[in-house]
Amino acid sequence: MRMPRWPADSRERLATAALDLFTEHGYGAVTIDQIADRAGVTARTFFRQFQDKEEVLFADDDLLLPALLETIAEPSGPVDAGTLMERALVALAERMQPAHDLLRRRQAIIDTDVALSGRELAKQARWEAAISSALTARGFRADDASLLAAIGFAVFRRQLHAWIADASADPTPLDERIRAALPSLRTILDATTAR
Amino acid sequence: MRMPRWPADSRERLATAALDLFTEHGYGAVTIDQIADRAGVTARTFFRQFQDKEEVLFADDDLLLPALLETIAEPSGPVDAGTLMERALVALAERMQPAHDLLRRRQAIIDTDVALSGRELAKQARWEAAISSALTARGFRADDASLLAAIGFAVFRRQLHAWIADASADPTPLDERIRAALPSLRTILDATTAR
DNA sequence: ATGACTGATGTCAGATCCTGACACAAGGGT
DNA sequence: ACCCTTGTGTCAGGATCTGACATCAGTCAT
Repeated sequence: MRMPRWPADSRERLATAALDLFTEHGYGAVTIDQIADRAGVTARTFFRQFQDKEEVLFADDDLLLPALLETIAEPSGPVDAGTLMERALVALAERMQPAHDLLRRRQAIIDTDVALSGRELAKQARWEAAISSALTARGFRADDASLLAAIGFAVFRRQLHAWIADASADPTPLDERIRAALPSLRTILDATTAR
Repeated sequence: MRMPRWPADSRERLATAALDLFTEHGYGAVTIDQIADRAGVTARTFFRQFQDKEEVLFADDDLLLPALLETIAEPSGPVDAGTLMERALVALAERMQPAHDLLRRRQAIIDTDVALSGRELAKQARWEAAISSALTARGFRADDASLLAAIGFAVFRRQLHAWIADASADPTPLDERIRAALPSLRTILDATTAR
């Protein structure tokens, strides 16, 4: 075990400082130097922690993809598309659940900037691709798998945004929303795969 | 009628120069100055024509959204969701049809850069939103409309990518592909709206 | 015709983003 | 003690993008 002498949490301090400053002044009006100053480091350290200015808002998302892949790869008996999809989407939901406030603040910033919105969509596209290949691995035709994943993820995205936008004190949990939305998805899946 | 003394096509020359240079050296390796030089103008003119470096690849897409909105807004008798969706998606397809080669070259560049992929998704999200609000205007519940648009657009995106990737001399036209893919979409729509 | 106006461009300064190279300091392992 | 790793700072510099101002050729009203 290493015990670095630095506060060692510069990454978190940078992320916090960035979110605060973006919220207060707007994404475009905040410079890297300002973020670094508030975190007590230099701009160079910021760029060592985050690929670029945008990435500081999406860094947490990268933890979700490996988790998603693990969940999907978990050995289990043969499952149908609906079950696998539910497992994957609920896994995502549960990981996001604790961060509701943070996600709300983040989304408010993302919605103000086209490039940020694009970045968000690109990240989600990777999750979608992961689910798609998981379906393929389970024996679905690649064509069907990518279509099913696209539709399933469209449903997920809708519930996610609704959940994030819900400012009430005790919003319906995301995983619950996902599970509630799945029956209609399952209807779609059946209709599609039956052909 | 005004007849500006300049070639007056600096915008097109910039777009052509950019696409050529990106193809030849890669998006990241090309500077704005190089693009401007080849087009016979300065970098400042580039930024007056295009919001930023990325936008030069997506400028044509902006012509599609107004066209899409017009098509959707065209007065006509009452139509069901499937018909309206088909009309919108086929309208998009027909507009893209003549630019197959150009779109292919462009896509090859977009696929090399995450930010560009994000930008593409953001543009498509705007089209999707347009279709969604068109459905809402036709009397669908906002919730259903956005879901239907999401699913319909997922189908469109798949056909679009397949068509773009098709390098054969005489690829199946995009609008034909869309029409062929719609029956399964219609099945989905029926299953969803019937509830 | 002439002078004002418009529009596309050029020039220049400058802020900001981002990277590469090198130095330094502190802790761990040998 | 010595080296190695790690996280950071410093510095130089290229690239992106913007604001302010100048220029110059047509156009239009008088």
